[in-house]
Amino acid sequence: MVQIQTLSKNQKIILDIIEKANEPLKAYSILFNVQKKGIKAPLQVYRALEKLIKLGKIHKVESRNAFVACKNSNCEISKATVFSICETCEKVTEISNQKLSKYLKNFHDKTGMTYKKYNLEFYGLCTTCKRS
Amino acid sequence: MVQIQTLSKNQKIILDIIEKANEPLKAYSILFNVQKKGIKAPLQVYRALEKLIKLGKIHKVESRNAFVACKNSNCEISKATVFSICETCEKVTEISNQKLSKYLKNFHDKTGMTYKKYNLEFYGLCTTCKRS
DNA sequence: ATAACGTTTGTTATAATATAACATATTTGA
DNA sequence: TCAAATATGTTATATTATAACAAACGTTAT
Ligand SMILES: [Zn+2]
Ligand SMILES: [Zn+2]
Ligand SMILES: [Zn+2]
Ligand SMILES: [Zn+2]
Repeated sequence: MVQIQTLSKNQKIILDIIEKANEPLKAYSILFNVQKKGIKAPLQVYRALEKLIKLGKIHKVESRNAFVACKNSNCEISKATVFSICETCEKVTEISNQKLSKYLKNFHDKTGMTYKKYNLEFYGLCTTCKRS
Repeated sequence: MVQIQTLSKNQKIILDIIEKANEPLKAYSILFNVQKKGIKAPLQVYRALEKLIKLGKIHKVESRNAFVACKNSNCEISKATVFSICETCEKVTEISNQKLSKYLKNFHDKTGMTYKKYNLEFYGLCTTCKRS
């Protein structure tokens, strides 16, 4: 049975801001942006972020402590994320590559460990920054 | 020409601690451990960490804000790291897999972005935690 | 040797990121 | 309808990381 999840008020507000941004947002920058809407404390932001991550609506870009909306409809509920990050302009893009996903999903090493999730971040130069 | 890099006093102290630990260490736990050796301030720790990372002696486990010694001699100076992380006991292991490394190193997407580095973290259950 | 340069250190203060603890309210479902 | 789960509000605090400045050290080229 597929669970239809309705978002709470705070969750909606915060998802909305993240979706409208075209860059990863930091928690305290989100907080600043929602203070006019009555969300006053860091914890309110972090709680919403945690839930949104669980639902796969957003991802955390670990190396940047920032949050982006998931643009990838077949992204398995936050369990498998791949990002490309420009080290010059900090542009972040979620990569959706079937072959790569399949490769990583099936990866297992000799230790016998079972992998439920992964996060991959590529760092480099975007085409814009390459030109300048 | 291969550059022989001699570590400074603080860098040696901190690398030593990280190498002896069998788990990722957090910056402030390192700080606590080296206070008897005269390193008193966070910045002294963070500066040494930064240098050690650049030299490829240690890596940062991004999702844990923790630092581990590199166990992988053919790890290209901090440019390509793969970790397995047990979500139950937090055991972290650096994975050295030629095939995976080659695959990721050669990965490129349609955007034309050039990747200089990557970091991959697998999350799951280690064999010990699986049993209990 | 010594000046110039880059690197490292020491130090104080502060910024940025994240969680603990507790009280209350709201929603969900048997 | 009432218990359980989820969400909110609030204050305080913990954790992680950097800014800014001054001094010492190490290396290299005159
Ligand atoms: Zn996604
Ligand atoms: Zn760029
Ligand atoms: Zn390594
Ligand atoms: Zn484990």
